[in-house]
Parts: sequence; structure tokens; C-alpha cells
Amino acid sequence: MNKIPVLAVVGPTASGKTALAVSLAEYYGAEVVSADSMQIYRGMDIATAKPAPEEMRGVRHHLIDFLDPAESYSAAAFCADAARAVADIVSRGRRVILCGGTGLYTDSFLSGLRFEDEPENEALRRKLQARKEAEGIGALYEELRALDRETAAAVHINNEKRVLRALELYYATGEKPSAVRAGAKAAEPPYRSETIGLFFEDRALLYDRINRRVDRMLAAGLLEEARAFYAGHPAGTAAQAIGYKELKPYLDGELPLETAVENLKRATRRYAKRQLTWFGRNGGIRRIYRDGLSDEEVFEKARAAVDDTGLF
RNA sequence: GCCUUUGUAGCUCAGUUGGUAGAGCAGAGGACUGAAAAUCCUCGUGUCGUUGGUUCGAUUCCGACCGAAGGCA
Repeated sequence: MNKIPVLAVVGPTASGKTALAVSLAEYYGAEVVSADSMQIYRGMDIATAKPAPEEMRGVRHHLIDFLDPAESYSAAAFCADAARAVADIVSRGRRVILCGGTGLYTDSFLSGLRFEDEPENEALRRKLQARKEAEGIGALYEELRALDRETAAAVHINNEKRVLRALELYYATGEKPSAVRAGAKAAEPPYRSETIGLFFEDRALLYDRINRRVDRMLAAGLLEEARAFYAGHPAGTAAQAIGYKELKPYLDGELPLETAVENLKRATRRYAKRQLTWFGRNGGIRRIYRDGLSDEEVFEKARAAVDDTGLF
């Protein structure tokens, strides 16, 4: 049984994943499958640092720029879409590079979580939300504990989103969330994968890249993009994107631009920190501390690491 | 020049009826398996403006000085 090889490139935002993935794709004859919960959306180009055509240098990218911001998305949807993209790429004799900063997506996909089809549950979610407001999160948490002690123990009572999501899962499937999850776990990973992670020895260097990139985004027209975003009907997943919600107080005349921009930079730095925590605990990742290295130097290190694994 | 208010953690401020102090924000660390660029958890020693005095003991009371804000001239 020959498993399909997948090379994954992960790292915090602004660490240079896009450039590295494209260079590796050119070198190995691969196409890129993006694992990014926000670059999937159409129209959200500047804020999500979506790779522009020039940056892609002819390398085909999948799962980018295909969904309307009014549509919600999920890890389950990603796993299904990514599996299809991988099959498509391989059928054309190309290799696969998974590239993205959404750790939940990359991990779920690579570990092979198998998700059952879930019935449309907007109504259910709204109902639980209403119950939370009426009865309080404590009551719902107690309910979860009675239904599924294991899941309740893993979720903090203040984490309302997770408490609601667990109950939603229960009512949608009729099974305990912990059992559903156990059932979704593949016995064995479906792909043969290696992961390259971009890290920084000196956090300040990453933060500096982030601050400068935000300034570049502003110069490229982020404010206009934000206005257009709110003129549409963003919902669910897309509304969570960093970039617009921090600028909104300025657009509404409630904050000076400078303050809104500071908030945006801070939100991005915190996000990067959370990504570092997520990827940092994965001992299987081949780390590249890029710090002051140029994109070419990073590529050379990555290429050597990939060749060392014998993946391709 | 005079009067009033004020000076406490990087910032905004509480507080101690005198026994060396605590919140929010910022910052740091962590969790995360069907919403994840989201969500959540943990972490607070700082010459309490400076300097004299009163006191067993002062950041807390009194004086002077320095800085800030406002008012009267």
C-alpha cells in the first residue's frame, strides 16, 4: 500500500510560508494546497496576505479564493476539500505541498480525521445560543457534564464557544462528543507526510516582520478592502478575520487611525504567538529557525531537510 | 505670585481609619481534534514624586521642595 506523500509547510503568520512553498513547489514539481481558514474567501486579499499571481510564479494553488465571505467553513469541510484537491493533483502526476498557518486544519487533515456528513445546523446553533443567554452558561455546562463527562473535563466552563459546540455536536449526531471524536480518528494517517516549520529564535524579528507587513497592507489599500468587506454580508468564519474588525472602529469614526492600526498589529502578534504555541508542541516538525535568513537561504535549508527525509 | 487638585506596576487608576499594596489594560506562558486569524486558562515587588519631621513603625499624618492639571491675579 503506497501512501501519497505530502510535504507540509507551517509556521506563524508573516514567517514566509508562501514564498517557501512556491520555491519548493517549483523545485519538486508540486502544486500547493493552502491550509488557511481565511485565504479561502473571495475578496479578502490584502488582509489575508493571499498570494498574488506574481508570488505564485505559475505554481498552481488550491483552496484559495473560492468561497463567498457570507459562507461559513470548518475543519471538517477543509479535510474533505483538501482530500479532493490532493487526489486531483496526484491524478495529474504532480506532487503535493500543504501550506498554511491554520494548525487545526493541517493537523486534522494530516492525521486523517474522518468526518461524517453533518446535517445543516444553523438553527441548532442559534437555539443553543439563545438557551445560553436565557439559562446561563453554567446550566449548559452542567448539561454537557451529565451527557459527556470526558468532554466536559476537557473544556473550561468559561470557554462558551467550546461548550456550545460540544452540545451542538451531541444534538446533531445523537452521540457523545468524545465518542464521535474517537470514531473520527483514523487508525493510521492516510498520507505519508513530513512537516517543515518556520520558527524564530528571536521573537522580536517576527514581530518586526508583522508590523512592517501591516504597514504594507495599509499602503496597498487595506482600508478600502475593509470598507468593501463590511458593505457585503460577512458572517461566521470570515467575520473572525484579523484585519477588518480592528479597523472597523476607525471606519465608524470611533478611533483614530493610528490607534486602530496599533490594535491590528497587536492582534496579529498575538495570533502569531498562538500559532507558535500550537506548532511548537508538535515534536515531529522539522524546524527551521529563519530569523535573519533570506528566502533563498530558507529554501536551501528546507530543500536539504526534505531530501533528508526521502519523502519525494 | 497665590489657591485648589494631583503625583502608587509600562499605561489608566483603586487602596492602606499608620504595620511596605491591588484591579483593568499592556506584556509573558499555556491549552486547543467537527466555528480555530476564533475561543479559553495561568502569571502582578513596584525607591507608593523627592526630602525632612511625628511615630516602635509612614506609601498612608505634618512641613518643605520638585513635576502635572485647573482656578484667581
